[in-house]
Amino acid sequence: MMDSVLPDTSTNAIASSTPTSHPHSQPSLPQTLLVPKPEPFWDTHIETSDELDLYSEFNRVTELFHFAFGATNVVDPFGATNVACPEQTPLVPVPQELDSAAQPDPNSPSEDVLRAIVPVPPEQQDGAVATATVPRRKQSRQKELVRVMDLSPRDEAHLRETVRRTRLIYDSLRVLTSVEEEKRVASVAAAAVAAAAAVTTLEGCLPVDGSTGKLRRLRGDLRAASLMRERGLWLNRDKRIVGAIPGIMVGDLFLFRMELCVVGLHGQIQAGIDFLPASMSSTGEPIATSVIVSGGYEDDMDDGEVIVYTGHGGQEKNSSRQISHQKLESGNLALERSMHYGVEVRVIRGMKYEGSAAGSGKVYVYDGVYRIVDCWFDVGRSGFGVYKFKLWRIEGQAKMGSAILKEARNVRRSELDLNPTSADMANRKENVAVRLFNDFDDDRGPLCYEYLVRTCFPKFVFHQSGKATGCDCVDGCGDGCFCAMKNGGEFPYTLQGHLVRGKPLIFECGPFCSCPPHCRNRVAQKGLKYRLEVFRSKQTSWGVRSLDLIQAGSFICEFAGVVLTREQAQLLTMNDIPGLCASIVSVNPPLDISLDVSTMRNVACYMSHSSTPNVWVQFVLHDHNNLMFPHLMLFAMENIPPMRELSLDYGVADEWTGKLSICN
DNA sequence: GCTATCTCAACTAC
DNA sequence: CGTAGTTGAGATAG
Repeated sequence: MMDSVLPDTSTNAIASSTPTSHPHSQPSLPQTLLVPKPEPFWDTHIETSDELDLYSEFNRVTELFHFAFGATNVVDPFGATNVACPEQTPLVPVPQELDSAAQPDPNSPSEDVLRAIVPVPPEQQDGAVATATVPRRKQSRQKELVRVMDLSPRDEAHLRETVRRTRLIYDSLRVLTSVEEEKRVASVAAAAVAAAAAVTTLEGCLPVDGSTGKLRRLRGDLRAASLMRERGLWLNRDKRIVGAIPGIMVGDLFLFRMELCVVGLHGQIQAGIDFLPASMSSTGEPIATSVIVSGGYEDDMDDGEVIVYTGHGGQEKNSSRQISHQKLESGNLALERSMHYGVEVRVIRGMKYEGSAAGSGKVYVYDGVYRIVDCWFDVGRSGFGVYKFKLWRIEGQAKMGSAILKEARNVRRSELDLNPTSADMANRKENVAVRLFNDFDDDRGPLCYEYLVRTCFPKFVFHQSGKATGCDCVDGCGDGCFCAMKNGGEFPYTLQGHLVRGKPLIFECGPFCSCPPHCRNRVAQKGLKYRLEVFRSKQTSWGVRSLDLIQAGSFICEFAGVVLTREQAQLLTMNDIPGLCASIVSVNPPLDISLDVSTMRNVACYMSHSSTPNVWVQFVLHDHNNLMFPHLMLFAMENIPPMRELSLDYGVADEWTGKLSICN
């Protein structure tokens, strides 16, 4: 289980949040136990109010994307496409001799390529207005085999955004489902206790474990996928793409197998070989498109660039034991035919990795395309015959994601032996060392600043709000507690400490609360937990990356500086001290403050700018109650693989809420 | 079209 | 902490 950021779409965030979230204006709510809902959450085809809530969340993400990624070329998840047109056809049927009739229509190349990525509902194709709330029928995979080539940079960027958005929606729905399930299970359990004497039977309407009688939670990964499938939000459904999937980069990281299906990287939910079945192929032969290498077969060999992949079949049900000979059929035959026609396959590696969200501890990494160079029948360790395929990685691709993951793991382990203070920018002030890494030149600049762990506010900030308010919880905070109410009746974080969705302002528990430090409503205040590294990058001078895998929704660090009042900031700006102005991050009205990072700073100000950032700015209060002076907390917008550069979009932050911008 | 079968998931309980 | 059992959903095949 874990989470994602569903940023709020309110443009005047602080102002709009004030009436409902300020402690003093909060209507008094009964502090009694929540009344459990009698109706099941997901077990009906009729949309319950909970489901509707979920859909509105989902809509909210869409709006965010319209907002954040430019209004012009955004596709509405409900089907209202408005897409860019590439100049030339990037779609080529493959292999030519297999399907020569499938030449793309030269008159509509753009629709063709984009429809391969973004499903277009039939009603829209007819020119009718798409009905936003009616789920479409599930769309099956199609048979046309294509390769996407020569995308213009503009299309590539657009399709990358489509993938990013799809993944954000997936992760959001996944987390919302698990949060809802968590609540439902808790409330039903409470109801069961309350109704123990009354012997109210709940059988038949709730998933209950047959053997133990305990409540089962629905799986968020599956639920998110099926919600999206019902609405035609899976990508690459109406073309079988051979080779790279547009918008997916080598090294992209997935935390659930189901997510691979949603983006179209691999269409099989469990099977390792994905292929166009013989019955759908123009030549009557199956063609493989992707494989997952998870080490599930005892005869696999994996050296990274070269893989010996075992075909499927012959295993005992629900076990990995070979109990019979494999046959050259379905996926096995597809790999053999792909070799024959020289069709490359995508390779996704599944590996156990620290920081995985799944109970299995696995992550999935896209490692690029491979060519099948050999195929033979062999006797495996079990004594039964297996098919083996030798795969070579095609040259000229970005470094393998799985290799980067392993390297990062090695660096982390070797770090333990090193003196942690040697190049710790933070001078042991953070929970973990912040490394400085520069193999480009001798610049050690970041070491020259005084390290500021958290933002310094003027003293009056702590006094102005008058009587401090907090919760009275003796143990961890629970539903309905005062601090939950301040956050609109729910906690902003999951039990695992991930942001559920972006909000205008988050109220964490603070010194005026009686709850203990392990309370679920204390996350960002606990500071850094990932091993960040400030490194020299040729393109952007300095950058920040992490040695650890960062899950979407995780807190990364504060954007720390010294807060100046508007008067102070203006004074400094008017005096025009060279170099100073560029290092002031101003938070304009309604916040009306500026952050000075010219003399004291933390790791955050080395993050580079991107219009497609992977880090999100979230306002958080924890050590005082002054709404005008929130902490700027940075959370991961997506799953960030180790060693990938972190980036922020200061411009978007400026638009969506706090008017965060750099003056220069 | 329907159903049965297959599957390098994911979770929970032991 | 491993593993065995359970549930699960999509695609394929008949």
